[in-house]
Amino acid sequence: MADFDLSFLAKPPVLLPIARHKRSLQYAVEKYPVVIVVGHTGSGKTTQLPQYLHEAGWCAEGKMIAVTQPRRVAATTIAGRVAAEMRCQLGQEVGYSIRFEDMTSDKTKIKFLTDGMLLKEALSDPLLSKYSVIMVDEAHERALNSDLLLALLRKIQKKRLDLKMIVSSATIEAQAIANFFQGGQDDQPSQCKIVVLDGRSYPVDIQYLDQPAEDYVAIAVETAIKIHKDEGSGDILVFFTGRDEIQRGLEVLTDYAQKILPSDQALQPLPLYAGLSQAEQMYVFSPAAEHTRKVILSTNLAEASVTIDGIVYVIDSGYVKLRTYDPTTNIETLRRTPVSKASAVQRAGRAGRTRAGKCYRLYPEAAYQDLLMTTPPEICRTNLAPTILQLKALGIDNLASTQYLTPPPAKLLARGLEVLYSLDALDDYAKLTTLGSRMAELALPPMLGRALLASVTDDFNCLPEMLTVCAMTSQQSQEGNNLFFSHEGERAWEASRRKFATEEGDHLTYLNAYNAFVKENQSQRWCQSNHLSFKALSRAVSIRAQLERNVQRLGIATRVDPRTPNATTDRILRCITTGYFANAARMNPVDGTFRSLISSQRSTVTMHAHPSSLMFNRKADYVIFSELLESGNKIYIKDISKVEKSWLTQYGSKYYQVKEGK
DNA sequence: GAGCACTGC
Repeated sequence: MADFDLSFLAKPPVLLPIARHKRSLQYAVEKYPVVIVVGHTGSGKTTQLPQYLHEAGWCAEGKMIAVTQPRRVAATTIAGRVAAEMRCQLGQEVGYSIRFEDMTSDKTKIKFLTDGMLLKEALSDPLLSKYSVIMVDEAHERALNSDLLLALLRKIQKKRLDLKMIVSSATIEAQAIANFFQGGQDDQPSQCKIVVLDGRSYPVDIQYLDQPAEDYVAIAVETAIKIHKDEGSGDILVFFTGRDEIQRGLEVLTDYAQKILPSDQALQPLPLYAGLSQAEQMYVFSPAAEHTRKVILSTNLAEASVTIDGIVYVIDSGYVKLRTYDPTTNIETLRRTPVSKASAVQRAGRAGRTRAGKCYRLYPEAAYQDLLMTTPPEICRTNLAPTILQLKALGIDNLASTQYLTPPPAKLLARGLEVLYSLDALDDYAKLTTLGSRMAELALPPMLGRALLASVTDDFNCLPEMLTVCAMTSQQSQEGNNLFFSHEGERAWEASRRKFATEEGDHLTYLNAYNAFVKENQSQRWCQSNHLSFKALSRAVSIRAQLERNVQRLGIATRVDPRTPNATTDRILRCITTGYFANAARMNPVDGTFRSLISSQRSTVTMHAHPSSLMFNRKADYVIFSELLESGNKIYIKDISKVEKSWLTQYGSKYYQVKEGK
């Protein structure tokens, strides 16, 4: 007993509600190919069920149990908990596997991993033959990768009758998932069993506004103050849509908190969003000082990704920022959108985890009735080019006939196919080309993958440089989106950015910054004094190493010509253009805005250089860019480099014929 | 003059 500190466990496993269902769950998995488990957070399904299956003998004969999660943190922390409960060292019988980190061994029986990771494993082991049971957790969130995994597993199960599947879902999606696996074969013996676990949550009293809120940030702040004055103890969680709203609310509440008399209970406002550093996020989880109430202002992060103890009051703005891809214009938008009923319920539930709570919805009850039942699944609002490539590489060729939980809109599929065709990843019959199958191995967006593969050819011969450009372009910093940033104001970072800036634009500037970082032995202090994100650069180092391994495995890497060890900027830019020719624009010299070169967009869309780009206040003629996004009624392009017009038609001949040659 | 949340042997 003394060997392991189990004090952090909320409850001894035998007392969890799921313990009563142990036998019936073991029986259901024995009898049915698919078991759908419905249970709230705190039911213990994710930690206990794999152990029940282990006990029931599902790890015999060298087979493993896989448990997938949509997020990496969940995979690692849950694995740690289960290892502690089973009293083994993490990485032995219980392990996890996420990108850049494999904590498994040949002893591993229960493996936690991300959905994306299991999809990648299927590339080399198409029937996932290592596993006897695969549990897909949090399927109701309808994340892209879990939807794809369900579609793949449904196919695999037809060939592997011994494979057992467990899908964990909230009530709202359970029946849809059951129908999906039943596949309309109602006359067949039942394939699917739904097991409902009683949750351990407390009632939440829900209150609405009489009128729609004009400024919900102001009302949320008022409500929080009112709770603090009138209601009993317990922390407050406020749902806003982004950093701006959070900072605005924080200011007012901080002002108020400073005026509270020392004799009264103190109030501690805290922000929570992904853009904050790890250290800044930790404040939210540490208990408040004595005689102090925490009020946490959060984005959607606190809805599913993160659980905070001690919340008794929830204030819900009723909105979320949702990313949506428009296949006609090729633009990604980030738009403030009303939440779904499922989200509103989930948010309210955050108040009832430790005792009965209250939820204040900052909209009228009639508005709640008008909300969509669920948020549209990601597969219906995302750029499908990477997905199609991935599925084709997995041998799922006829995408129209493949059954999805929700089929993606035809326009999204058509657009994705068109992009892949223009990149030579697909042939005239929409079959994967050799190039395409190599692109699928790379863990890069198709356009970047195409450019990276071009770098090994004699024409460009710039693999080392392109590995860096691709790693830098594909990495997304957790501290916000910028490689360059500073707390000392814009002038400070603008000055240091100039040190690395190149005439040609963002991509080669990234290359310079990366090379300098490596030359300085990846020093964190050096990053600080140069206003560079250490996190972003470190992540790029990991990605670059992985990309290099992937390219080596493909066996196509060329030797660097010793006479010209460093590629010319001309060659690198041309190489980038082989992937990004479709994302081309021309600057209007009068006002510095950009117009798309695609005929369908040319007359309608005015684009602006994103303020994070070097091209924000520089002159150019023709450019290519990595990202096109709409935000606040303006269309921005990001990661911009200058190119020659002739390169576009040279490397994108197929594309410009298709689009313009009618 | 700006960044919802995630993710890849």
